Amino acid sequence: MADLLSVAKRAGVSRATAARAFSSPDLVRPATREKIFNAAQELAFRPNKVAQQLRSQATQMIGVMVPSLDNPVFAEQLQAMEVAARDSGYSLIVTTSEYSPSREGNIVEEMLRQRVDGLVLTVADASNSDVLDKLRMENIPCLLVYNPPGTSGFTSIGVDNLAAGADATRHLIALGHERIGMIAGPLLQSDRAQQRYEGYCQAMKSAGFLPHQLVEMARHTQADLASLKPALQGFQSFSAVICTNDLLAISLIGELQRAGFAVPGDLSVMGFDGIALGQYLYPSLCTIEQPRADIGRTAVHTLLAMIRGESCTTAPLPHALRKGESTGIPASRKSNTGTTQRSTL
Amino acid sequence: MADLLSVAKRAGVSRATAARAFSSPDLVRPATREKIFNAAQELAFRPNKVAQQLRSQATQMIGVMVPSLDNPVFAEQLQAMEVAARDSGYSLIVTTSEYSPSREGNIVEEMLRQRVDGLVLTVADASNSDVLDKLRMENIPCLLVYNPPGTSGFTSIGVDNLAAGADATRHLIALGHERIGMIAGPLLQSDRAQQRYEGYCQAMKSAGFLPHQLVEMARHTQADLASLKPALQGFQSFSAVICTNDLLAISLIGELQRAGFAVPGDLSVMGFDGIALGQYLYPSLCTIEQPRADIGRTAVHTLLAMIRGESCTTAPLPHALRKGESTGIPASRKSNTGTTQRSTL
DNA sequence: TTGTACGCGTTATCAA
DNA sequence: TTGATAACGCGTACAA
Repeated sequence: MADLLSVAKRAGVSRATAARAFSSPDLVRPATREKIFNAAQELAFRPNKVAQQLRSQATQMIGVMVPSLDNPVFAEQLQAMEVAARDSGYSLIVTTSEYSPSREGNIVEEMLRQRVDGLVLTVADASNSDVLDKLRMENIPCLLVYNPPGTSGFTSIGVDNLAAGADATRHLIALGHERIGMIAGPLLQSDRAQQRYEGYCQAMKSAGFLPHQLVEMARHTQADLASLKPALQGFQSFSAVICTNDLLAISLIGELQRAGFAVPGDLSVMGFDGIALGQYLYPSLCTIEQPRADIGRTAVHTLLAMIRGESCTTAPLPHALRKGESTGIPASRKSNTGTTQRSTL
Repeated sequence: MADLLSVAKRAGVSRATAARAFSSPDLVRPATREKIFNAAQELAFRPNKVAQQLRSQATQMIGVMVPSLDNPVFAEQLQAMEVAARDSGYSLIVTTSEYSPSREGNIVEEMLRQRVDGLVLTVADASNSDVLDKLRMENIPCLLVYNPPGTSGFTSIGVDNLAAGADATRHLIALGHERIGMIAGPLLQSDRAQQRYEGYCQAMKSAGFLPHQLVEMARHTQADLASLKPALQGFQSFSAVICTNDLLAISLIGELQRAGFAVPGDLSVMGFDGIALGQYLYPSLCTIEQPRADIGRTAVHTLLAMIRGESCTTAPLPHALRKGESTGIPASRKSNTGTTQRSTL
């Protein structure tokens, strides 16, 4: 591939002049400039970013690490990040951690070697993370997304998960529900799931109800009805549940319907995240919407500000209750006639 | 950040020796090596990939361009690509084109300047693409994903969309459907949607039925019932439809149910792609499953082979019919009693 | 086994 | 307005 030197030769100038023609066109006489551009054209010259990066000690690249792209929450955030970054002349190196600490470590190390100008990470647990401990020693611009801010010492972009969890709960309470449960992924939950649960507990107590133990599913994004059965039977059975993410909620609704339950007739189901698809289902998913695109954009803009050396303030982004057909008045409040047929479990 | 020279000084050796300790450890005496590693540790030395890339004329980076990460098909493919690339020591630069030719052009130019070792692209229409025309002149390893192979001259990873479209159609025919429609995104469809339609037409004709005109939706991934209403009414109304992607199908099912139609009772709906979520819905989505993860992995491995200079053969990857509850026997075949109440349109 | 020296493609400083 | 030169950090051919 043609380099600046060959362009310069062909144009009959020195390499320095050729370089100037691109970086500061006004510093070179128009006629000369023309010759250089022509030569560049003829040789199909393409500036070598790697050389520029080495020389300028800046890569214009952002390292991004998300848990998984199989979850639309992260994919939708990433989509917005890519557009925002490109608009500012930056590229994204994208990696997935699967929440694995060792992968997290390798990924970040790799990105540091690549000399990315900054990092945008979503870690499993920000308050207890090897990779963040390591990053604290470096002084590279670094930002968390979705992880609750505070304990980690890193600025974080996301919603107030505790308030959001409480809002979800209050929505159900306002509908008349009292026996409300919460469903999450496997044992080592993400830090944000914990906060959402905390918000649920607070809202329940404030309303004078007893918060229930978290019901844990075997998988992060797929509900299995068996684990939930006990909580759906008997006198004290739930009339509504909140899932810690939308995929869990959607799959739960599917399982329930397949088993003969009506949603929200027999059980109201709320999600959390607000992935786009939820609106198009029937029943549409009632959920707490995180502004995924806005989070992605804000993350990029905030990081770029940090890279420029500006001090940046960050407040939690607003979440919103997205009403949907998957929640309704509890059966006990309705006239007890005409309820849908429920299969025996 | 500490560089090799400072490590060398601290270890009391020349820079060349320090470099060798990392690149060819066996060429340096163990004791010396030890000193160098210790010095590196103390200085928190981190090899500079940018310098390595400039020196070696290879970046170990793959440029990836997909239309949008908001569609799980691409996100799921990308997830697999990232893992495969990392396993081989490569990083991914990820970009989104929104199917915009100008964006496609800018993105590819940018990646070429970054000197990525290869490209994995999904373009709007491979048989008529400026960016591919340009790429034909370069000689950088380049691979298409999802785009039909053949006309473009580039090797492409994906399923046989024509056969897949025919398989979907035959599945419905086997169920007893005769009035089968096909639904796609907006006018400038993707090349693969066209092939799927072609497969549909062939299968319909083979069975002695008349293929219908493609029904076009305003958006790529969201159905609007209004455009479809005419085809659902009257004597010749569809008993089944195939959507060119899963998001379209899922949103259509939601719209239908909300309008009082039963799926598959009143209308069988098939999707196309096989995104993970489809299985967890009720009714579960009947669809043609593309092996998204396998496609991603194969793309990476094939590209790496091309980068190594190996000649690689590529056959279409197998698609599969994923049966689901969203299709069933047409109403006309069933005893015409007890059908669900249909709202007037 | 280790050191010297050059080049990868740019940019920026300093002279001319 | 232009040119010579050094530097960014690394790898390696060649010499010692």
